Amino acid sequence: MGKNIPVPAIERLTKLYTVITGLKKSNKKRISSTELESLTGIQAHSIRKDLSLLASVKSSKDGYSTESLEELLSMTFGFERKRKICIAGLDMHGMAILNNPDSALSGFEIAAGFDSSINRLEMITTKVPLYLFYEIEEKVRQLEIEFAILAVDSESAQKTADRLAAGGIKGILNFSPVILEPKQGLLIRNIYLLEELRLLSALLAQGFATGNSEQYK
Amino acid sequence: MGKNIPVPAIERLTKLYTVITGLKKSNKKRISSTELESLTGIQAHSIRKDLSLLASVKSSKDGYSTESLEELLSMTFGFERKRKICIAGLDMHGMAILNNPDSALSGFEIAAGFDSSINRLEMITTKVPLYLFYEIEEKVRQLEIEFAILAVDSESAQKTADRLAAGGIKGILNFSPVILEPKQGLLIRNIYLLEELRLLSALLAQGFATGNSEQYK
DNA sequence: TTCTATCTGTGAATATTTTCACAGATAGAA
DNA sequence: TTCTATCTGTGAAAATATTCACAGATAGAA
Repeated sequence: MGKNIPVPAIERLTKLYTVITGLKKSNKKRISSTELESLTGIQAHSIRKDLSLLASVKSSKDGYSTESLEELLSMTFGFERKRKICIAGLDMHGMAILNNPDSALSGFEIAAGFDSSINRLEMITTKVPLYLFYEIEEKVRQLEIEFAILAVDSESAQKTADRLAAGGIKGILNFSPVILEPKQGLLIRNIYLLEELRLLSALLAQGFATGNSEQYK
Repeated sequence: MGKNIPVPAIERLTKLYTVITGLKKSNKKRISSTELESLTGIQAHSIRKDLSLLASVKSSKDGYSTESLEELLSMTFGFERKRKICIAGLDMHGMAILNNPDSALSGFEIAAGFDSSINRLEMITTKVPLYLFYEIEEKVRQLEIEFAILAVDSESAQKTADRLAAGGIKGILNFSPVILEPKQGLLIRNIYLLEELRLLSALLAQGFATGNSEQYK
């Protein structure tokens, strides 16, 4: 309890949080590490070990309380605080994200959308305030936006990321078909469709055919 | 050389492959491990170590030949063989992927699209053959589709994944807002927007603010 | 040809992560 | 209250992965 948590454990615990919020909605009150294993593919003893890194987990003969687990994870990782995000690039992909119901992004608030084309911005109907790319730095700073979802073409990806960074953004989820250059003080996750497909190919070629997503992720 | 390659190394090498194909297009002939580090965030000695796991890397005083690296990785991971994929769920997100130019998915061929609504299918103009969900199992088997991109709502995600699996699919990239249950013999990557955002939050809360994407990915 | 500067390639050392296995805790039954 | 069955919690052991550090290889200069 209270130790510092290794990154792989953070990833697993975040996944657990997601699964547990789902369970809570379907009114499941308690759950054991074994049940969680079958839902997530994370092995039961890993789950117990990971949870032991957190402060004061409560459990009993029939496992953990979904409610208190959710709360504990939420506290540990700051999920209870709503964070502002923005979407940079409003083509089909960006729009699909912008059009998500609020509930799909619970815990986050889309505080701005950006695109390079004023024509496109004028065509969009949304409650989210929209701006042009050149305003990124100013607006990110002004609105205190913490994370960005980047969904632009390969040509503008790095430049747009630089603008976001200049505005003081803390993290970028990059869906553009480019691997962004790393930058000190900026969390980057490249989610690159073609590369994800290649990774599947590579794993297959190397003989990983398990169903356990944690064994290769 | 010839050893078996650990999963984290496969991930890094796949990323390298992506970066190197980009370099080759911009006509860069040779590249050093240090340059690759600054492009990918993967440390130079890790790159060298990873490459040493592959058969016969050729290098010299000015680094590696982009061409031969690309070829080597391509051979090792089977990127030279074109694989068939399908898209299940053709709402905005699925359509954004369907509308990608072929070049954006080089090495893969979209061999089918699926949706639950016949009306929606009739509205779509594309060269890709489209079918209803109930045909998934049959078509996946018949067309020998290897991977699926799943982009449906949370209600149908698990059921649709089961259909894909029944057809003998080998891997699923799941963009639906649900964590799919693991299954023996099936590679699953859950790419869940909300969870990716949460992971950024969690990493931030735990004090990871490096720019090096590999240090937390 | 020899010297030099600059890379790579890789065993060995370290560090990290996962797995194990069992003591301890809990709740229900008798 | 005591017994029992069933979980969790966690040090210690084992397995993996990363980092280091330097020998070896290469190519250009003199």
